[in-house]
Amino acid sequence: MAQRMHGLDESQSDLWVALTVFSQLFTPAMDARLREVGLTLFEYGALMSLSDAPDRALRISEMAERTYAPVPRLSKVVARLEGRGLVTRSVSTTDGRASLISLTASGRRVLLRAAQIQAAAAHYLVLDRISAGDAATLATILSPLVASLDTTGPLSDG
Amino acid sequence: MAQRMHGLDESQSDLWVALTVFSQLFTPAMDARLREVGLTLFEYGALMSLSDAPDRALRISEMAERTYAPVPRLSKVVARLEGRGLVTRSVSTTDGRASLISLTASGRRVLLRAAQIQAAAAHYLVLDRISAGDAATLATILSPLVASLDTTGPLSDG
DNA sequence: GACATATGGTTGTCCCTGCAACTAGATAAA
DNA sequence: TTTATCTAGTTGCAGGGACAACCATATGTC
Repeated sequence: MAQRMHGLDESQSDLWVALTVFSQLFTPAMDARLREVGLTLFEYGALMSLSDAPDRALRISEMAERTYAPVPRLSKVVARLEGRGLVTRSVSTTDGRASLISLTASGRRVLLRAAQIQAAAAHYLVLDRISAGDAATLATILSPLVASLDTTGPLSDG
Repeated sequence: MAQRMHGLDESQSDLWVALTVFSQLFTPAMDARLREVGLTLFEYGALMSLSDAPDRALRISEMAERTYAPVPRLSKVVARLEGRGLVTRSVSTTDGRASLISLTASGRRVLLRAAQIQAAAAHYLVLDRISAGDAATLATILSPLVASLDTTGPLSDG
């Protein structure tokens, strides 16, 4: 993907390549690191969404929103995590269809270890390689772009 | 993944979240756009590696390097692309084990359409949303980080 | 040349994901 | 209440990717 692309000048193309390659390598790199605690990056995010939740519990659909993933995926991930004893499920008192997912003590322990791995990786892969200013710049430029990727956006135009 | 993480201050954590979310959303977003021409982002990259190659042909292992993916994956992707008539395979004259993969005319046509979709997406998702200066900044900061993600790097330390 | 080793690719198995169809409980209308 | 519709979540199937084991050709050593 290095060849000049239609409608992009060289510097635009450079950026696009960087974003593409980064995106392709990031998840596998993190998955490899988190394998030590038996989690994927996505599972880590799912557990984190619970840990961050106001009352430490979320419904599947809420987890799906917060992890930017479709509900069926969360349904299966939660089933796996439940099978491993990292989360528990309780039927919502207000809605018999909904289930509330909570972290178990074991889940909290694993999450804690995973968070440490995450932080170490963040430093090793990125933060220790760029200046604090560049880090701030990067976050500032990147954050608003996330919204445009969130699949609700139109596919066609542009 | 919004909770404060160990060893990261708030701005560092913001960057990490932005990188993580961006990486998770980017590939699906591009895959969805490229579906129109029946390619995934990865297949697009694989075809592009051929198109970029000096003599317009590469061996599987070379494609693997250029797409940052393991050889078995390329082996299967090439098989699919070959089945769809987008590439052809010819045994290397110098090494009976190696095969040379080349784009077909049909492959070139599809790649051309895909490149247009790519460019449009690049504008719509990113380039039209940030200034030219920010784009250049982003590329400058991001590019060197790619090397650290390329899986040869150590998993443990950091 | 014969044997060991290294290299280029392929294949088999398992797991994960996407998508569509589906079940079950909730809400609305009549 | 009965029926229709909507919503929360689950499940089945098909396709792709990771990893390890494997086959076939090449190279190096004696």
